[in-house]
Amino acid sequence: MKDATLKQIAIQLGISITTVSKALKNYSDVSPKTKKAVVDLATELNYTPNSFAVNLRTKESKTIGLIVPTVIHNFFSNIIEGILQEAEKRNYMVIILQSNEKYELEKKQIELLLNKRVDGILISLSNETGEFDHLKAILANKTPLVLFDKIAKIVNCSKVTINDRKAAYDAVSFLIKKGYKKIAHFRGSYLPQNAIDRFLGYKKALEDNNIPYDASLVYVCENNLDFEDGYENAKKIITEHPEIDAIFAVTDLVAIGIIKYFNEIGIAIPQQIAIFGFSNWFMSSIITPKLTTIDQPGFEIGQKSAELLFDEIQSKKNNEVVVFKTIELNTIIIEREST
Amino acid sequence: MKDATLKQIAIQLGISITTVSKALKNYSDVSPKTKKAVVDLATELNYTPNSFAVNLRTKESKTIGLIVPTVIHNFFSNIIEGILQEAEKRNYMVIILQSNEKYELEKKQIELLLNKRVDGILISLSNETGEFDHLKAILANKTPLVLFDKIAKIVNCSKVTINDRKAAYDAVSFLIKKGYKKIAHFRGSYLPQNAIDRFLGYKKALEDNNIPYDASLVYVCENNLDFEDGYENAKKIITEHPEIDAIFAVTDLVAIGIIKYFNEIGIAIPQQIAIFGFSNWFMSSIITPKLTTIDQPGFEIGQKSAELLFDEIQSKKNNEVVVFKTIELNTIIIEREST
DNA sequence: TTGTAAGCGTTATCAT
DNA sequence: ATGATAACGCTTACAA
Repeated sequence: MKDATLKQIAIQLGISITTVSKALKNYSDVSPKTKKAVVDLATELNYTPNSFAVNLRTKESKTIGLIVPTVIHNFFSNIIEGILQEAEKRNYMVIILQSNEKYELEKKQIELLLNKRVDGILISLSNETGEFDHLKAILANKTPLVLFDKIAKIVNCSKVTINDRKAAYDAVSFLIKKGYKKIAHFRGSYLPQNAIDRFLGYKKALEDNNIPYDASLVYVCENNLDFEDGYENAKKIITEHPEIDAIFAVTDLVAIGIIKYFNEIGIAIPQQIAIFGFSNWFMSSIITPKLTTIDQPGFEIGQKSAELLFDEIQSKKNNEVVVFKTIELNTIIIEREST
Repeated sequence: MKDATLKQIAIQLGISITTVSKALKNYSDVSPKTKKAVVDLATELNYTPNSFAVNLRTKESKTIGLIVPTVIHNFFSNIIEGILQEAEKRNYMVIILQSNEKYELEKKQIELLLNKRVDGILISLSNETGEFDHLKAILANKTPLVLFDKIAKIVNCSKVTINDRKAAYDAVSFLIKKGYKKIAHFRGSYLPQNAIDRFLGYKKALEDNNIPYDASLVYVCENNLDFEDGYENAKKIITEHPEIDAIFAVTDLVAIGIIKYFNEIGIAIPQQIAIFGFSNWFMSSIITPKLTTIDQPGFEIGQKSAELLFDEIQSKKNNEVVVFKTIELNTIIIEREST
C-alpha cells in the first residue's frame, strides 16, 4: 500500500481535498462531524503529510545545516549535542557536514546547503578560511546564519564565542599569581582567530605583570593542534629553554602531549614545570597529573547558537527586522593537579 | 532578487519551460544554439533547481538519516566521519539524530525520518532497545535500512558489525597465553547484544583453556560503561578478589577508570594486575600505562554501512531485488603496556 | 527540435 | 460549512 494522501481521503469520504486539509489542521470552519470522519480515516490510513509537497508550498524545509571542521573532537561533539537538543525541541532536523578544516570543502558545502534550501546555517570556520565571500553568499541568499567558536568578526551576522583573549589572560595571570615566572606558550598557527587571541591574552598577562615578553618562549603548533605538537615541542623546549617553569598550551590535546613527554623523561609536574591547558576535554580529568585548564562550554555554545538561529528564522518568517547578536560565553578555570 | 526558476528563464528567452529543462539536463534533442543560450542565462541568473520541487517530482530527497546513541563517544564520531565521507562522494546529505540511549526517542526519531522521507536510514540501536517494531516500520515503509554496531539480529536487513564474541575471545586468550590465570571481567549490562557477546567470548576463552569460569569475577557496569564504572568496580574487586592478576574490561573507558584507580593506590600495571580494554579510543594510547586493547574500526564501520545503504537505495531505484548483506569487520589486538 | 499539458501533494484564496 | 481552482517549480509523456 502506498502512502496515503489528502486526495485519497477526500475520495473515500466523498468530500473535497480542501475540507480534508482543513479538518486535519483543525480549522474552525469544519463541522465536528466531518472533522471526526477525516481524522479517523487519516489515522486508519496512517496518513502523514508529504513533506516534499509541504516544503514546496511553504518554502520551508524545517531543516538546518551545520558545518564543523571535524566531528571527532570532544569540543565539537559537545557543540553538536547542544545543537541537536535545541533542534529536537523545535522539531527541526540537522544536516551535519564536516569541512575537514578545508576552505574549499567548506565553500562547496555551503553551496550544497543553500541548494538544499535549508532554513538556516550554523558554521564553525575551518582553520584555512581567510576569505568570507562564501559566507556573504549565505547572507545574500537571505538565509539566516550563525557563526560560532571559529568566527569571522568581519561578517555581519550573529555569533557565539568565548572570549579567547580574556580566557588566556586569566590562565596566564593565574600561573603568575601562583608564582610561576618563566612561562612559555605553545600556540596555534596564524589562523583561526582563536589561536591569535589566546596568544594575545598570554602576552598581555605577562606585560600587565611586568614580565618581559620573550618571543623565543613561544612555540607554534603546526600539526593541527595535535597531541604530537605538544609532545614534539616539549622535547624541543626542554633543551632550548630548560629554565622555564610553566607552559600555557593552546589546547588540552597539546597539553597532554607535553605531559606525556615530561612523564616519560621524569620531569615533575607541576614541581618542575606546570602545565595549563585549554578546553577541558574529558581526557584532561583523567590524565596523570590531572590537567588544569579552561572550561570551554561546548554544549552551551551549541545551544545558544541554535537558539539564535531559530530566533532569526522565526523573525524572518514574521517579516520582523532581524537584529544580529553576539553572545560571549563565560569560561572558568578548572584547577587540577598540573599547576 | 528572488531565486531564478525555469519559468523565468523560459520567459526571458521566449521559449518553453520544457526546452529550458531539457537544455539544462543535456538532453540530446536540444539544438546547440538554444542550449547555449539557456546555459548562459542560467549561470548569469545563478539558477539552481529548487530542490523542493525536484524532491516532490522524483520522490527522492537525496538525504539519509542516521541515528546514533550518542555523538560524543570517540567510536561513534569515527563512524559518523566514515558515513559523511561516503555520503559526500555521492552528493548525499546526512541528517543526524541522537537517541541518547533511549528507546522511546529512537522510535520517535524514526518516525520523524520517515515523515521527512529520507532515502534511507542508518541506525545503531540504543542500549534500551529490546523491541523492534519501529525498525520493522521502516522496512514496511520500503525505506532501505542498515543496522551497525548495536544491531538486532532478528531484523531482516543489512548489517555491519564486528564479531564481539570472537574479539573478546581473542583478548582473553591473549591474556592467558601471556600467563595470566585469574582473569576478571568488567562487563556491560544485559542489553545491548555486544556486552553479552563480549562476556560470552570471555567465558569461552576461559573454558577452552581449562580455566574454570568463576561468576564472582564478573562485575557488571551499570553506569553506561563509564569511566566511573571502571573506577568503582576496581575499588570493589581489589578488596573482594585481591588474587586476580588481570581484568578484561568491556570498554576502554572502563579500563581507563580501572587504571586510574590502580595508579592512585599504587598497584603496578601490568606487573600486579594486567588490564585489557576494548575499542582503541584515542585516549588509550596516551594514558599511562598505555592500554592494550581491541581495535574496533569505527571509520570503516561507518563507510561500509553507508556503502550498503547506498547500494540498496540504488537497487531499489532500479527495481532490482535487494539482497541483504551482513558484513563482519575484523578486529585486531593492539598490544601496549598494560598487559 | 520544440512545445503542450498533466501531475507530484500540498496550501491558500475566493466563491458558494 | 464546503469546495473549485490556482499555484509552488519541476519532470516527462506525448504532440506538433
